[in-house]
Amino acid sequence: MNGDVELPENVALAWGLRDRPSRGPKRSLSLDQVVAAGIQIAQAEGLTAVSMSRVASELGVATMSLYRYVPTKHDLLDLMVDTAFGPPPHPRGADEGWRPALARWGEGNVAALRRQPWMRHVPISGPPINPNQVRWLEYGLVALRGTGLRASERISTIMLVSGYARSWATLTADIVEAAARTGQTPEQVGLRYWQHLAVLTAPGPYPAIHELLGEGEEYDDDVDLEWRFGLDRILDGVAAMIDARAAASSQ
Amino acid sequence: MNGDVELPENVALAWGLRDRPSRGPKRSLSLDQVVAAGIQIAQAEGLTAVSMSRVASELGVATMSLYRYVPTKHDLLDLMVDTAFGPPPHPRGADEGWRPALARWGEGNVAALRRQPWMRHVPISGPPINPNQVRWLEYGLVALRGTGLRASERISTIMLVSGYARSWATLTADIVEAAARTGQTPEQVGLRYWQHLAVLTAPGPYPAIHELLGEGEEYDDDVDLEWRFGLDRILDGVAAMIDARAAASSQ
DNA sequence: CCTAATCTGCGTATGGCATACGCTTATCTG
DNA sequence: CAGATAAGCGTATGCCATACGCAGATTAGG
Repeated sequence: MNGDVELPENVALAWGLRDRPSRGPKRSLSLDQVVAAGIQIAQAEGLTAVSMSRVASELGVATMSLYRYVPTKHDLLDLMVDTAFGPPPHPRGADEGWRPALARWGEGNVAALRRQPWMRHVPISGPPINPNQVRWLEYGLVALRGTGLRASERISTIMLVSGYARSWATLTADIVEAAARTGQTPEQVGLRYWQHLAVLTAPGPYPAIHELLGEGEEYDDDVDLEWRFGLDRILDGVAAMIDARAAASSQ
Repeated sequence: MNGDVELPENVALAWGLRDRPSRGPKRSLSLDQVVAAGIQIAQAEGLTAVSMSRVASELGVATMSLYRYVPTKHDLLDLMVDTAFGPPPHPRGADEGWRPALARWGEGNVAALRRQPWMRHVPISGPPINPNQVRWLEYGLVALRGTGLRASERISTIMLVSGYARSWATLTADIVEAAARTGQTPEQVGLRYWQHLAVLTAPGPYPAIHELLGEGEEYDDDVDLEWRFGLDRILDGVAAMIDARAAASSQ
């Protein structure tokens, strides 16, 4: 019943569905070791330090040996992301509403990206198909159970939250990294940005930006408050739809 | 008054603020020509085809000559994105509400990314600072004028919409590209995904995913409807806050 | 008008990178 | 024990960004 759909090589690999051959020498490594070595390098020295030869030397094998474990470097990166993301936070509790559950799910996304910032540089290769990604999907859907949202709407809502988490984590991590590079604090980097914007827009017709800069409120920003702001807007919007549906169907 | 803030080299470059030296030979190219050549290659053959030597040969110059125009390849990519994104759609009209204006602004983001899909592969290098990026920022802020939102809230709202536009455009473009690569239609690629998901989750505890697959509603999806769904949730959430503020202050 | 300063284009070289190919050797099946 | 198969990996190919420095063009200042 399952057999009539062929899984792509990289997917089968991620799910551990490759049947081991019985002939030939034993492998001296496991796929997990290769993936772990990649993650360790990425975490310690950044994604740019992850090359096939670097991973191989970390494991004490020759570069080309890795290709017995992984079809391409990109597949390795996908596996690294799936492993480093890890499993989602615990699922919606029995008496937990959809909203706190989905909020926790979103926070979990941000937390994972903050723990392993290199992941934001691995380009998304498609819809979630690897084991942990699917677990995240499952828990996200669990959070939206019983809300009256249709299938495609539940998917869209999850995409909305995870996309926001990713873009927000990316922006803040970029600032932290720029600060580290230039020996400044992240606050200084933020301040610089507004100063540059002020200089550049001074001669031109940018009334709304000048208004913004004039309010002088943008420096004392707590980043977590900003994250919550966007998340709460999304959740408010979803809540409005769920409530409207519930009202319409009970009437 | 402006002079006490030094602009980084790449920013000055993007804004055309480099004072031309008077000594030395005339340049045979302009920065715009270099950027245009890069865009043309990216559009025709994808971002991976854009190398310094490829751009140079397109222009009939030697590779190293480009470095007289651009400090690094990454700066070139940033300039390419800023130029290819182009200016934002026309700003909020005098009698236009914030909501349609912000919706148009979001649609404009998606439209730009769909016109030049290679842009999604250029990693975001920081907050928007290049000329067109700043124009987009300005118009986004104009859309939110008079809503009662604070400065940091206006920024967060704009980030929310542009982040969503980017992640949505990325996902759909990935599917279109995967389809082109395998000679399938995008619909077939989507169908395959759900089939793979069904096979992989069949043995495991994925009740919410099975529920989703069981609804059988996910195949006939109109992508633009899905985009609108997420956008409307965001806008509803923002509207809720704006209305609550207005009610509180008029009371 | 000349000389010194300065800039342009670019040839060359360095030190990477992913990965195709094919060989040797270890291991298992029948 | 023979044949099949797979593992590890040496070698080679064809990319890549970019550091460095030189030759020739152009101009400013005397």
